[in-house]
Amino acid sequence: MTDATPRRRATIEDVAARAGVSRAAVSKVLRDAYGVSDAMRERVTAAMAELNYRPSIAARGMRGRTYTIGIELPDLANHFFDRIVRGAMGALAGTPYQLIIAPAETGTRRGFRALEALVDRQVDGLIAVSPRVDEDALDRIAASVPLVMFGRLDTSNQYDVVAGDDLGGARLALEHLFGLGHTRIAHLTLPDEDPNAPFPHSGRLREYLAGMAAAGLEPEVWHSDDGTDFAYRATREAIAAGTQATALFAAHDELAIGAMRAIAEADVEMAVVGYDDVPLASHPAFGLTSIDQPGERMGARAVELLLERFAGRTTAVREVFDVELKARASTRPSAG
Amino acid sequence: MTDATPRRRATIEDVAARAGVSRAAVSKVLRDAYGVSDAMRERVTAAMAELNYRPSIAARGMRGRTYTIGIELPDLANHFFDRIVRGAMGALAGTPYQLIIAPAETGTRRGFRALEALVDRQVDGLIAVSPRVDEDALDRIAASVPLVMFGRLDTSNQYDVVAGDDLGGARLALEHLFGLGHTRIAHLTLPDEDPNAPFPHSGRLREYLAGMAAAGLEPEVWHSDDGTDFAYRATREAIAAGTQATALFAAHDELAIGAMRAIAEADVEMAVVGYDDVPLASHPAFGLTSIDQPGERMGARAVELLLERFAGRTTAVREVFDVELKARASTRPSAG
DNA sequence: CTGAAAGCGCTAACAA
DNA sequence: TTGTTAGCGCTTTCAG
Repeated sequence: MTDATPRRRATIEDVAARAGVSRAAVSKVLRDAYGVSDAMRERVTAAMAELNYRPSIAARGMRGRTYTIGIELPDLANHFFDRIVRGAMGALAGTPYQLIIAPAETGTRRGFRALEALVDRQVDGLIAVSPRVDEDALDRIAASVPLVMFGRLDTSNQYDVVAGDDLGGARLALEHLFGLGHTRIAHLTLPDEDPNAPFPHSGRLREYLAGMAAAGLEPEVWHSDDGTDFAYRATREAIAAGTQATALFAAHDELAIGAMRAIAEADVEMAVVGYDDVPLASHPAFGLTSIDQPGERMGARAVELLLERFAGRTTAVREVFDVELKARASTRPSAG
Repeated sequence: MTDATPRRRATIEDVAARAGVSRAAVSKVLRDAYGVSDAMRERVTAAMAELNYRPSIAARGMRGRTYTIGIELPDLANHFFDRIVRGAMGALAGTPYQLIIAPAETGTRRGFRALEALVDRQVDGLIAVSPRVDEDALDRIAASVPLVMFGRLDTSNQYDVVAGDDLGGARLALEHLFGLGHTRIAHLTLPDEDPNAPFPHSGRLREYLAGMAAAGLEPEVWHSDDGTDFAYRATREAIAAGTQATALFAAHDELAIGAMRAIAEADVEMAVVGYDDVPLASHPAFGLTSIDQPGERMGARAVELLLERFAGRTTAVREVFDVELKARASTRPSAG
């Protein structure tokens, strides 16, 4: 018992033995709990270091906290989500929490399995980025773990929400194109997007339809699966089908980038506006006009909301972030 | 005991009570273990469904498996890693394993904390993408969990390796530029990259230096932190400092893309070759010549190696994937 | 084929 | 201030 432990990881028991104290004492030091003398703290800390002790998260999970925050992401290839993660990690620095990402599977109920996996792993807090999950499932999840939903347009009293102003953003995009004289403006969005659903893209679509209608213009909606490649194909097909659109408002930048590929290849003139303002949008090779959503700040805020919940807040919070149009070459007459 | 459970999650005990069997029986059904009658399986399955039962991963972790595979990633913004994750998820489909991603923190020993966090969470298998971690730490980790290292140039008998042919890839890049008549070729790589270290970028740097030397040419190495933005700045500075380079071999595509931004802004002529062939490289806005590494296949293979370990393999495996040059506009004389 | 029971490493009362 | 102890939910012998 007192000689070097073999291969296996040191446990709290080993540390206690090494330091000549009880397990409870070690646990208290670990958790910074009240009632430990400096002398004991020192001995325990030393023993932990010598044994290279690391607490088992599974064992901790059995009793409560796992010091883990999970984030479900729909698409790793979308740089906007990278902005969110970066912000979240920044806000987590200095706390004992670890961030883990569960990538959403594709298909219907996209993100549902990832969310479940995270709940099964007893994360202390959960951030979900627009999963295609029904309200009931969300409420059920929120009942067992603090949840922050990204981009929901509606309000819940079960979970917190961090969102951008999707309606305002869509309006900015549309007005920008109107100001440039465009009247035949297409909108590229995801499949089966319902303008009345509470998702970000639904809001953008809704506002697009409303704005076109208000201007007495005919809407033209293209659909594609998520991702640059699918957007490329959808746009290629729209062009092949003889679209008369002179401008395109894409539901997010990755879609816009895919669309630009088809536009470049077909060598047609079409102004493009994206959404999110991913870093690439400002690259001179693209010069993509986009609606800037402050992803880093939104990610950081999501983490803060979780930390507040840990600290005891029980009322739901909804935070909406302003967005901003960044005009670039993709919507300047000469740029095509 | 027999009426509806309140708010709390159903446990194996609840299922057993509901089905009128023992906990052990439920556990066996859960794990598909030997020795359960069809009748019992059916009753148990029904009870699980009725109670919406999901096993606690933490409790399972206490006794062994967590059905979780962890992957440490250095940079979410790099699309090559997305290729890897996509491949890994594909290989995991249909297995009971869940993939979780731990993003590496920045700074020295980048990725170390993420790796530790994953080990603390008792993942069943670990995939690490070029963390800046010393051999000892890796061996220690590999002693407690099956580990697949991405991109290591050296061989280990503690862990498996999946890598691309970095030396061959660098040679392809260099010869391509030589063939175009370039003699002043710069190489953009990460800071403190040691040509003799066992990392992918080290190998690319080493081969670059060797190739230039063999051709009797003067090497010119630029350094930047990882990421498009840093590459942009480094390139801008190199240009401002009056580099005579007519071509640039960037250690990966994200760096190349950042460099192209500086090149475009400064309006100079410089051929660019990247590495990885991320989807964006073939976008007409870039037309970036790149070395294609089959990221999806590599990610899938990494998962397979882990599954083989779970199945009992104990000898270390090292797999090297061929790479291929994709010539595009960025290295055609007219493209700059 | 089924059940009883030990125990994984930790936290949190409660006692001393 | 420190120690004792009862579980948390699951897997896994070992009996029946």
